[in-house]
Amino acid sequence: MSSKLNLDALSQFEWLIMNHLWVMDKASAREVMEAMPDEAQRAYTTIQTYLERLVDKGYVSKEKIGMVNFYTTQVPRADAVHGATESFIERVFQGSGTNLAAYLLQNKKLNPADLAKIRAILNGGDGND
Amino acid sequence: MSSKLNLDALSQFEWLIMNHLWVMDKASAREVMEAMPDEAQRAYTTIQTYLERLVDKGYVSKEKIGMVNFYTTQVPRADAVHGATESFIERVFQGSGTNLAAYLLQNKKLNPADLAKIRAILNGGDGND
DNA sequence: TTTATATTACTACAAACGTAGGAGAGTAGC
DNA sequence: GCTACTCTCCTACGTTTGTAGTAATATAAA
Repeated sequence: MSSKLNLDALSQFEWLIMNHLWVMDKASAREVMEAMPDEAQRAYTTIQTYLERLVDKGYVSKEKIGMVNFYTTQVPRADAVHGATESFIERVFQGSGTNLAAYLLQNKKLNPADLAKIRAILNGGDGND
Repeated sequence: MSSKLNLDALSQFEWLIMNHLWVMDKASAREVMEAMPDEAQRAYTTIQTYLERLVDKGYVSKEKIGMVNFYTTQVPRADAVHGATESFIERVFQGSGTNLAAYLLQNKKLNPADLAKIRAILNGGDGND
């Protein structure tokens, strides 16, 4: 796997931004801003600030085209998800992923389709549908 | 001065403290300090500060016995786990608990016992073994 | 060309978080 | 009674997070 920089964890709002960048791949501050859901609407410059901070943290690169900066993720979503999940499990579920899985199965309402998906993973081994 | 601030989420280190309080139920700062694992060793007053902040946040109550304060959780662990998990799923797994469950099943190495537990939950409905 | 608009770069600031020192008050020995 | 220790209470301080304003600049419209 690719080398790991000293990546600090993403904060709450940084996740919101990154979630959009991962799907948009190369977006301007304005584009990110407009993609944010209502509850996450912030001032234009707030979005800019976050984008810059993400660049500083190494999560994102920026490229200036004309007078506009475009931002692109530098860290695969899977890596960030992995890191965040590990740390979450450590803190909240005593380091046991099985505990978390059990908790989810018992506490989240799963519809038949979800259950089928889960069963497929359990039986098939990789769960790609 | 038992004024109630709004219950914000627990921070990283606050979780460490709470995890001990939930099992110790009524502990002094010194006791909490000594229960902390090596990586989480901090100055005695740091532990005190966290305990006081948790009191301010309403997560913990304190009772003075003699000259020593004893702290007790005021929020059930299940509630904190629930809140933290919901927020985590929202941020990292697009609000889908099923996504997280699927991720866990695919990415964590589950031993036969774990798998059996999961299957029991899936089949039995409540999963208490 | 003047004006309105969009964008960057820089600066700011409060709250939360992580971390801890110091003053002062009990208490246990000597 | 003095000393050593311990605990509480109060204060502090750097960093990160959340949030955004402003000055300067480029550009598009009129």
